[in-house]
Amino acid sequence: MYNLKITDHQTTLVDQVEDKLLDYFKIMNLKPGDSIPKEQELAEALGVGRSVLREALSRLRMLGLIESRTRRGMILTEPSILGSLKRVVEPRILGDEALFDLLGFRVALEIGICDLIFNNLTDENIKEIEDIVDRGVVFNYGEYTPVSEFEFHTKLYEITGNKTITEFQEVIRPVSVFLKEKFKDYFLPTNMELEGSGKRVTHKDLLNYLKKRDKEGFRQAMIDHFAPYYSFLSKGITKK
Amino acid sequence: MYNLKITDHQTTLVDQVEDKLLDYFKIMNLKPGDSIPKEQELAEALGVGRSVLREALSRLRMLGLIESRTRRGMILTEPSILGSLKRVVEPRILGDEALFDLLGFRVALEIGICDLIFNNLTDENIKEIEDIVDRGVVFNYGEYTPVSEFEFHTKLYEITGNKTITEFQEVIRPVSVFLKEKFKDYFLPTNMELEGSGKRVTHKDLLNYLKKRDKEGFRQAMIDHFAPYYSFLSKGITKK
DNA sequence: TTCGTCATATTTGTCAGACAAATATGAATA
DNA sequence: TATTCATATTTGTCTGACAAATATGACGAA
Repeated sequence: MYNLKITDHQTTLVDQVEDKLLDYFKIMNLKPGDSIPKEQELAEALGVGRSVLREALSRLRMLGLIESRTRRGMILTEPSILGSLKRVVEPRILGDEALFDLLGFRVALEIGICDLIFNNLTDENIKEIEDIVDRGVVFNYGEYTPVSEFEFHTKLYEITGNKTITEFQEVIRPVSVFLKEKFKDYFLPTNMELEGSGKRVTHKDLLNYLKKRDKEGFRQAMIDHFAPYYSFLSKGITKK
Repeated sequence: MYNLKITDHQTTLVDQVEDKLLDYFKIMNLKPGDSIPKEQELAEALGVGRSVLREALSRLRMLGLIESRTRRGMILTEPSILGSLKRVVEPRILGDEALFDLLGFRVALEIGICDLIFNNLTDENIKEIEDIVDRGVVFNYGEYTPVSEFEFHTKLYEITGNKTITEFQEVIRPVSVFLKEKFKDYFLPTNMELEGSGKRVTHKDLLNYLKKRDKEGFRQAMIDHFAPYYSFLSKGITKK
């Protein structure tokens, strides 16, 4: 008895309606601010019940693609790009592989923003970073407090002037925190292996390159700063 | 007459239920594969109608956080991290600022993966890239066909072995294509300003650095390769 | 006329009930 | 024991109803 279902990935009516709505927006070339037909019309046009339509609309509403107000109908809105990411980037639900990937993603991105940073860097930025570094209490072995750590890197992201990059930092922060906690043995400074130049790079070191406006020096320092993460990631993956 | 509504950002019942469900998953420390109560129980426990609960569940289903099958109940699943991004990264709906941010994001990430690439680079990888470069028809002024362009950069992402990074490339591809089309005047090679080393870096040049296993040379070449984009981004932003 | 006030109609948000489809469960049977 | 089958249960979908909010138009006053 062959049980080859066509509906392998059970495409439900709501899924189809969701797709059709997105297609409709594209075909009609709708822009944020444009209004879309009311629920009843959409449901009739798509030949589905209002509940199914509303489930699909609810999804788009969550993504920030549409907004609706009583009696005023629904309009398209420009979605927050990373808004939906916040919901799924939940370390306790994601598996190790996905978490490692996210950590690698973050490290790569942060190394990659060196050029953007130096394109926008102002004296005021440097002053702000100096304050953060000064305020940061340094623990033994050059370990920073989580708050200081976060402030420092957030400021780097902010200097890029790229909102999406800055938001991204907030989204993956839980991942970094979670992994550092879960594998804290590895991240004990005494246990960490140093690669690259072999020298431990601190926030203060990075700040000095910014002050000197030494882009390539800063870039290499960032790479060294993240060397322990690369080491951790290659270990973590091989361990698996 | 003061009209200060508390419900400024109209938090609907569905929104609240969505939050409560996510909290519930976290508090109960549920993992992918774990089953969750049936709809009726959840609705009663939360004190809402079944339709409201279903709208919230529908959202989580879209994110890939849960799956449900008739009579078998619902289970938590590990979501695709970037799945939801695909829906909102729609160039025709996003504004220019968001699109510029995404392009900058992409460029930064791609420059940042140099280390990951060299950590994983194999002889076979080099052979594959060589094939792609050879197949790529080169237009006038060193312009590649979109397909060749895409294949080359996709392969770089793949070499990192990081699924999330690779998926990301697919997600923002429409953005790059859209911006290049919309501002094609700018991207005409004759009009492009060359920064960095001032020399146009081709895929073939990049390939040579890979062959020589020259990481820093490759990195600098990537930066030069993307120099036109940085130039475009700073212009686009100031133009605004 | 022009402005403010108010009743009405309309649209989204929520609830309740019903049925269909799929399938886990347990009873009946070989 | 293994198979078959009826039943119950759970999700998917439809329909109708009402509440809340507010756009709209009618009405009256200046």
